[in-house]
Amino acid sequence: MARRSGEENRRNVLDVATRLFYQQGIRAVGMDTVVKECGVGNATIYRQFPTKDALATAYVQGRADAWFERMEQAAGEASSPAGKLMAVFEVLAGDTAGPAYRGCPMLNTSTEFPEGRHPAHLVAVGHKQQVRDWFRSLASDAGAQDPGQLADELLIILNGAYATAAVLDGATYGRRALRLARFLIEDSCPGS
Amino acid sequence: MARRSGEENRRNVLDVATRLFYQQGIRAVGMDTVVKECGVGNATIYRQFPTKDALATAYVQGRADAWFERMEQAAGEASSPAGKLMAVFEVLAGDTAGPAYRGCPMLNTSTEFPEGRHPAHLVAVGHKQQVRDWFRSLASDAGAQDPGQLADELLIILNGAYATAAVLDGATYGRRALRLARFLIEDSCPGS
DNA sequence: TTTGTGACGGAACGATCCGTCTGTCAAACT
DNA sequence: AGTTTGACAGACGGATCGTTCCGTCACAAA
Repeated sequence: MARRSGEENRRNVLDVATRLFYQQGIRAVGMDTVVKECGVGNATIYRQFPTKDALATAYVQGRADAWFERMEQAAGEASSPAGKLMAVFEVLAGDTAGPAYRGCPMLNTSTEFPEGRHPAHLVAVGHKQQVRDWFRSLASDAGAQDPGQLADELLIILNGAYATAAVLDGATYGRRALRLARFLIEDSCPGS
Repeated sequence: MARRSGEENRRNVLDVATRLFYQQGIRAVGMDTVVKECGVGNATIYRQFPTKDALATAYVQGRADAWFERMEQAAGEASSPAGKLMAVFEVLAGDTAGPAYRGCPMLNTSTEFPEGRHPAHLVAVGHKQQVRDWFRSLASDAGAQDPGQLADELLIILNGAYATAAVLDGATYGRRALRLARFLIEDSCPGS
């Protein structure tokens, strides 16, 4: 049997867990399933992630990082600050329209682990705070009269689109959120 | 030991389960905990609810019914259709500000049971569809140019407020959502 | 080639899950 | 009063949970 490096194993396990946790929910997936799907022994998994909580936390952290990476890249292609804000909702509309869309991983995790001290919960909460802060910074750059208020409103629309798209038709609510965000940004940012 | 009627038992069990399921999550609460908290034997519970899924489904159904009951009452006290829509978000703002607020039970359930065929999931999805339809009906009465669009937007804000308030500061985002809803309703409804 | 190190797969653990079964006792009816 | 009924509390069962343990084997150093 070919030996894999620790880094390769960690990546493989996290990839498999990410797919399973996102599609079925963290609590619904047992470690046995992760082990079987990885095609390795469970000791290999527990060496990389000492507990299931640690694996779950790494999963959310990975999704949170990926979110910012994709969104900041999309925002980077826009010229104006207002355009950067809108770019976020364009990406969102694309995501929610996909057939495998199952909601926002961070929101899902925070409801699967409501306890405030749980590390995965803290990662999810921290992520949403970062999103809000990023929005406020962009809103400020865009010349919004009240950047904090616009950021809060956009965060509500973002989470609302993620949540609603998971329950009802994803494509519809992604588009609606994009339109709504555009409207709010244009309304509260003089000029562009 | 005093004997209780079946109806009393059912009510008691559902009340206890509602409190536990809402505060800790359905999957996080075992039947043993419900049994202990009810102060009855588990056979008493299983007579009223044949499976945990059935109890969970009854829980969501109860929350969904309670939602419409409270919201329709609040809407009934408003004079105009636009005022009825706003009344919904006033109640929402009050709910999210409470210390025991843990998110929307229907959204939470749909993420705890993502499988589309699960009865509790279906109840949650059905509830959100009903909310949307109700919003559209009120938006139509209020003279909105595009009632379906306004209903979708209000549903996004509703769910967004519920979700965001569960993760960040509840009072803040309840107020923001109320302000945002008011703005949208007034914007898309000529006159009132 | 031999030796030593440590990552490996998989069996096995105790705890807890949901649901069933059993023996008991209160109430209703004759 | 005697009998039947059925709701009750709690013991119990198989299954699955997350986790630990152990014998094995691939690889690097000598």
